[in-house]
Amino acid sequence: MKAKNSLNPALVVESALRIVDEQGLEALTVRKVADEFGVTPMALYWHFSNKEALLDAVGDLVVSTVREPDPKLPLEDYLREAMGALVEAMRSHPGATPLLLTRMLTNQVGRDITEATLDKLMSAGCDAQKAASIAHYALMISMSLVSGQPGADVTVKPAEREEAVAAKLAILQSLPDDRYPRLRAAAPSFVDCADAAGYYGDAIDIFVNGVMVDLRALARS
Amino acid sequence: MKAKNSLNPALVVESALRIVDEQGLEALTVRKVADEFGVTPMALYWHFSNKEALLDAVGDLVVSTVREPDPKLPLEDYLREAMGALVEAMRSHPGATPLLLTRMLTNQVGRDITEATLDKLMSAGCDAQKAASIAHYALMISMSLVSGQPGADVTVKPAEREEAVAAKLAILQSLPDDRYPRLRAAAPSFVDCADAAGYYGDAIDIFVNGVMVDLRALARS
DNA sequence: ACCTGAACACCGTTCAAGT
DNA sequence: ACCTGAACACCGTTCAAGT
Repeated sequence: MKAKNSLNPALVVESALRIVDEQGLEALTVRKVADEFGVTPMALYWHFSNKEALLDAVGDLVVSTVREPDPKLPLEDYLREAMGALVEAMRSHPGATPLLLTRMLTNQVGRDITEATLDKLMSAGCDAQKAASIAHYALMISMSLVSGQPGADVTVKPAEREEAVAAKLAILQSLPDDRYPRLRAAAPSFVDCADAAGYYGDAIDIFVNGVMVDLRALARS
Repeated sequence: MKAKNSLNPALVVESALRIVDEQGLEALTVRKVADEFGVTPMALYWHFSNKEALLDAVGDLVVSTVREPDPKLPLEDYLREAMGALVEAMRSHPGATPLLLTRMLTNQVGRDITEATLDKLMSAGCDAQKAASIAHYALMISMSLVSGQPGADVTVKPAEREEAVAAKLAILQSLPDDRYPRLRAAAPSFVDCADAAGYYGDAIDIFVNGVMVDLRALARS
């Protein structure tokens, strides 16, 4: 009935990523992917040892779209570029963001970017531990910016976002103005991200500036 | 057979948090909590409308342990104290960390800390949007530091951590030394956190210093 | 008011069997 | 080599029923 070799692993991964994009990471199910190919859930287990392996492959697919910054850039610029490139790739697939954590140390592209980042930091005087910390901070911050972008909650399905945003705003606006005046004023910004470019740019600036302050202090001692 | 009123909601939440601490967030199951009280899963639905409500309550329990910094502290110190207090509370319950995101805007304690933080920032010249961004960054960074602390992966059950760490390290150490010298040197730090206090302190320093640079630039314009 | 019992629509995964 | 079918041990949740 069913043709053999109908299941191209690369297509399966693409399909899984599409589901993550459209319905969120939690909605990704082995059975759903199988349905997309008109196949039994167990068919996937021939190509992927388990669901985790499939998720890793989805993560690899996203990491492979990360633009690699020029390794010849000076540290400060390289850091900015690397974080920007990560954010850009993840914003195209916000639901897949958590999958990138492990990939930066196991995937080809991820490892190359990590190695270059470490090299810049250690050339600037960091020891291995400090360099690892800073590289790790940069990744975690990039990830959490995307995962936590106001109005783009990863745990909420794309379809239900507008209502969720409106509901949150209504709750905050109903707070007593004498006790929470600042929170009420800032409520729209907490609930939805009016200026996404600014949201990411400011955070990267703050982090990179902080790192540079840290490194200058290191150089003085 | 079973005594009535045997289910104290506060005790249920504590029990749920204990399960999260011992087995991780993903292992928390309505059925498991019910078993702890020798009760049918459905018994919990009388006290919590669904699992999400139970999780929110667990989040509230953790937020309630966050030490509230002195609101009279100057901005820079307040930021440090607030992030430190958040990190401290979350480190006691790493598995529950993701639950804090929503709680900082809905819970009493969370709202008070958020309001104080916003007030400091806006008094220092930020508009509402910038203040919201920075407060949000501070929370996201604190959360991601704990969630992503090397060697304390939240997605790995506490019991299986040692092996997981050793396995990761072995993989990184097997990389070609000519291509990934920095990564190999930094591998132990990526895989396990030798100096937790330094890991958190450095990140908070970097962020707070970055914020101060940003605010000084703002004041000049 | 508070809890049980049975059932439903899901999961990921095993294992043996088909082609 | 590649996929199916049936089954297992789980999920969260509904709904009616008990006390």
